[in-house]
Amino acid sequence: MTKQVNTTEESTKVFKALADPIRLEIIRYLNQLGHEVSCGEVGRVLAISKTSGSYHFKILQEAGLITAHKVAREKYVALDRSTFDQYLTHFWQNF
Amino acid sequence: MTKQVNTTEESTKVFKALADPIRLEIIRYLNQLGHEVSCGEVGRVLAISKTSGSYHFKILQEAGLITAHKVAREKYVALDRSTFDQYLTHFWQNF
DNA sequence: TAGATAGTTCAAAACATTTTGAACTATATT
DNA sequence: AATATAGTTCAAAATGTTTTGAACTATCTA
Repeated sequence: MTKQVNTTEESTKVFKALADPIRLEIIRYLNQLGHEVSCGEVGRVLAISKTSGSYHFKILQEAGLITAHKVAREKYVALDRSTFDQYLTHFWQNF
Repeated sequence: MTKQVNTTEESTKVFKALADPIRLEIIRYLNQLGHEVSCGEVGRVLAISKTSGSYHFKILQEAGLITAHKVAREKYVALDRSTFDQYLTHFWQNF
């Protein structure tokens, strides 16, 4: 056990990150795949410009909803399910 | 069983409603109380202007996060926990 | 080395949300 | 009837978010 409750500020950041159709589609795609992919692949599949993609991945990352690591030129992203658990699945427990 | 999955549009509406510190504080207060209260009381407790309160309650209501009914002059609101269950607690099931 | 590919950064433009105050409806109190 | 209270609506102002294109860094390929 590491934490008691989510502050309003933290929760706001997570819900803001979830409050956009493009980001929900990114999450949907990462969830379907079930493994990490490059930002480029996600962008091609969902037809997002690379600048816009870069912006959305940053928002998701700063909210802790995805993890990312760079391999040479490419950035690989995957869902961080523990954050979804903390803020969504266990919403009432941590609220 | 009434529904299979949440569309991106519906989910966006719910997460937008949750993505604001004032609205999260309203939800927090309604959750603590555990019973319905008038908008006026919530506004006084959280020190929100009545116009701003009216706006935020509308957003919460349109997202289905609260139920409301009028009794004479006053509007009573309470959390609609089934919506929280559908979009948060059972996020992955309905996604 | 030159050109291509993956992604980031920046500032401006476009767009969306929130706050404010005034005017309003409806109900309650004196 | 006059005044007060609870809440809504409207338009303008203030803020905040997202998109866009150009310029950039770093890595890869020929």
